[in-house]
Amino acid sequence: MEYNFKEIEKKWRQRWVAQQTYKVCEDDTRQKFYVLNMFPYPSGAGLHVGHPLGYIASDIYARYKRLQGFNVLNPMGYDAYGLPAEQYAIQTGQHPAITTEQNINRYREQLDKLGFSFDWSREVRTCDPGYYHWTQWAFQQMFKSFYCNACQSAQPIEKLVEHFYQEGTANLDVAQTEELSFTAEEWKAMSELQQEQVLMNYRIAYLAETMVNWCPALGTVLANDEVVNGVSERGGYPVEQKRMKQWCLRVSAYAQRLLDGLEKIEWTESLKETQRNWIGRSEGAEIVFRVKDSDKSFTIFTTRADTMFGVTFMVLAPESELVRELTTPDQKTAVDEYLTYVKKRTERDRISDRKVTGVFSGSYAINPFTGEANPIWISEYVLAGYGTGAIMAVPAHDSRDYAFAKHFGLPIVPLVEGCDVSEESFDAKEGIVCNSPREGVQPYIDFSLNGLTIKEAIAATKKYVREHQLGRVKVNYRLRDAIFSRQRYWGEPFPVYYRNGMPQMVPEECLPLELPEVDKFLPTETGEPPLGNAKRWAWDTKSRCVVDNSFIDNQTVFPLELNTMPGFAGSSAYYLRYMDPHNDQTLVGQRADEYWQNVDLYVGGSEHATGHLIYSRFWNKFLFDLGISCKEEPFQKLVNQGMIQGRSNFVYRIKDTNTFVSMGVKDQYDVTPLHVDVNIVSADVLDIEAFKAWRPEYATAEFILEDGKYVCGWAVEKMSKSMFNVVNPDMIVERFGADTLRLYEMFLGPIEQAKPWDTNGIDGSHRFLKKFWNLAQNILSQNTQDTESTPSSAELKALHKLIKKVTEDIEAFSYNTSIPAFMIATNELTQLKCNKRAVLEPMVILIAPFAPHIAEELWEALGHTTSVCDATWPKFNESYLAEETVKMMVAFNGKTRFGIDFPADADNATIEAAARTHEQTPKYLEGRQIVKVIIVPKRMINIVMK
RNA sequence: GCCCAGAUGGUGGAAUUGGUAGACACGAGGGACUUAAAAUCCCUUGGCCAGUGAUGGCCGUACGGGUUCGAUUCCCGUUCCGGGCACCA
Repeated sequence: MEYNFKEIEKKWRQRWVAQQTYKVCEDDTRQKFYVLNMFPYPSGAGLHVGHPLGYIASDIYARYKRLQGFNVLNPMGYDAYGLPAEQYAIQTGQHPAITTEQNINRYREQLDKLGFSFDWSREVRTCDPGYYHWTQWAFQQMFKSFYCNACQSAQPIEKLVEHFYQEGTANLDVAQTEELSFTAEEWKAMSELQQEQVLMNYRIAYLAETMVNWCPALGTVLANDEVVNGVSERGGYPVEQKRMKQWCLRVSAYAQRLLDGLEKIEWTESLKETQRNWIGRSEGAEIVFRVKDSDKSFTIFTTRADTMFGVTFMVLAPESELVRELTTPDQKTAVDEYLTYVKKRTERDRISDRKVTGVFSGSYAINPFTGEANPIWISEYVLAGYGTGAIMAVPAHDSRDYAFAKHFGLPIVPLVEGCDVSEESFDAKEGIVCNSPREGVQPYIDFSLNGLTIKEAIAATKKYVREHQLGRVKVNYRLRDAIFSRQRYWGEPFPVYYRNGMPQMVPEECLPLELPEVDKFLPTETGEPPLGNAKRWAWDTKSRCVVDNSFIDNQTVFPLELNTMPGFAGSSAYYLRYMDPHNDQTLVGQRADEYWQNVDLYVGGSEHATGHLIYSRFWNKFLFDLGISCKEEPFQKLVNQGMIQGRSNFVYRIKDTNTFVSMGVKDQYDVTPLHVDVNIVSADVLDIEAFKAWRPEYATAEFILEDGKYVCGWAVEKMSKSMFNVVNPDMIVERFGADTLRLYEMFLGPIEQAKPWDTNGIDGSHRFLKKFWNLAQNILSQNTQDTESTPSSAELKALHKLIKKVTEDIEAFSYNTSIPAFMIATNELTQLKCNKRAVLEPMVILIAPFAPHIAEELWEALGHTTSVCDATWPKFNESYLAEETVKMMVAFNGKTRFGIDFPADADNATIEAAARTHEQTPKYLEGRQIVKVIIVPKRMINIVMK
């Protein structure tokens, strides 16, 4: 019987649906295993062959785990809110809900053809009210919480209010936007509105006026991870800094826990490193400097407390509030001029030309260690948002300070023995401290660092600072709070209305607050976000429902928030929702959460390292503090699949003609390379007729061939429509079947690695499946007597070699090497004319995770009535693999040669003795002296001779 | 600039983590079957040299050193490619 993949795959696709083969539920008798893919954004372009790579890899793992007896949760859904659908809506007027729905249906159709073991009954969509109910709910919980540093957890805001009534801000150790100070009496004296404003300083979801990344072209603010090199990640539009009132999430409160949590999870080191960089912990000290001839003082942050004696000037960030306070009247004009200059410069300018600029403020600061008065400068190289927005400059040991000092002719004092600072600063944190204090200078305080190593000096200085109350030891993080408002339509609406300008939460029991209809998706004429176009977008506190805007009286009916939530809102806790997707009482029921715990294996792209993977860890930690999630880390093991790149083909047109030259002879002409659709090129040879038909302007094209063929050039590029290198999985499934596609995608190379797609190699995978099918048909067609007989040792060896290899490979996620193992085993068994069902059965199970359709078909043919998914993974038996011989290697004259085979059952002592007595050594070693005998792994012995 | 990960045939990539480098597949070349094509099957395929031949020798895992009986693997240095962070004090 021929391998008719089309019929086989169709049959099993239908049967899996009919029998709900992949539906799972909590089952206390079995151990759980949770496999998850990063859910896709359903774009209009549909899937290309690169998209399913991770899904296939995780599906193989899910199926393998199931065969090992685990209760496997393997869900799928859609990250359905997002910019492209909205941009499309603006252009066409088509409602994003409609295009999103269409795209989802298209995705589903494509996904269904690939043989995934997804439990679709658990599907989620972020734009579904039943889903974003819990996104809104989580946001409200963040609003109602503050972060307690002492107990390292989120706490209800009422606790904080109580603290304020008891003792004001005294003994307060919480995460906050700015450090406030008031007494209990002052708190009590505040109006309700004032109290609300104060609480905003502490809430985990808070409304604040901050500098944001404003993208005029997209008409929205963006989070830090959505801005790359000063332009928007999506679309590449310029981004500017703007002060706006925005919802923010206090992610920074969790910085240390986000850092610590990395130690407990199995992610790649490089991804962890990326997150560590993003969190950017730095230990240092805050030191207070008094301003000369004034009662003012200010605080700087430094990680190099050891360099206190090398400070020669101070620098403030231009945006710092200190600038106003410390500028002297005679410097005012110069400072104002400089501030105007800085304001004009965009983020982009700052990145592209790194000029040394700055202006003197006119004031001086007293160094608490030397008593010297250091001039205070203002320069854009100091950032307002980090540390205190002010630094002490040590030009000898910081390259930025050095450049500044050289440019403005400020003094440079070296502090490390033997370092040369005539050309550049000495930034390394190694060496012996000197000049601290300088020789011959009357010490200002009784303190010296001279002779210590830099490490010792840092510690000693911190200790001194603490003991003499000159400042405090401080840890700073680069991680910023996440800006949580977007001025867009197609996102989760905030369950918030405004009374007296202060946000109020829509009651929890009224959630979800559904996204209103608007007649256009652009901002309003007054510049409000698109929700400003909604007619029905006001909150009636009496009837507790959404009403028409015309009822707004600010007494009982209030305006609702016009911003929507960003893309990461919906994707931050979806893995929890999959555990209990239809629960309308809570985000995830306790029983479901306790059963499924967290994701055991998460598969997705590394481009989410500083976005989704930070936000969802933060979000989950918050839900953990609330007791909703029982695990602090959402994703135990994470595998990044590499991107599948396109392999573009080129034709070469002679300039100003319609003549195309084959690649081998193109150098003889002046040619322009042009992209050509890869689907009309096979093995880099152009299908000339198809090419002529491809575009009208090529209908009359002429060709200069080589060896009768037109050979195209090629290059590896991103897979995209504009490069004509998109390969559609539907086409592959049509020609070769889903099983072949799955096998080939895995065979392409290591899963983590980026690699170009090349359809040419797929024949090999397809041929293998045919061979495997033929082997199976041979076995199945034998009469029962033959097939029941015991397999030979050679057959068992081939089988168990395969079991061992495949099991190890799946565990290690290196599927690309198990496919050759299948090929080898199949070839071996074919050559052995193996006809034993006892060999075929385990092989069918082994191949089931990779090629589920063919496996099901053969499993049925073997007489089973249940799905192969419910079979048991074969056990590896080492005894079948026992080596028949043991090799002895002989090394002499600096070369290693392989010598004699010993029987496998000879023990090491026997081999060693035999080697020593030269009994079996080759002739050319006769008379040589044994220097040493080394027993190496894999039962080889190595004899070194002289 | 700092941090991380890499570099193996014409191509994608193997190599049990220090033990016969190049598995497997693609591509290429040759052959069988066939009127022919498709399909299928078989052989060759890192480079150089010697031999009619079976075969043998030398060189080879980016480059230069080192450790070792033995290095693609470990250590030091260099070059190149990729990823992350980037006036973060």
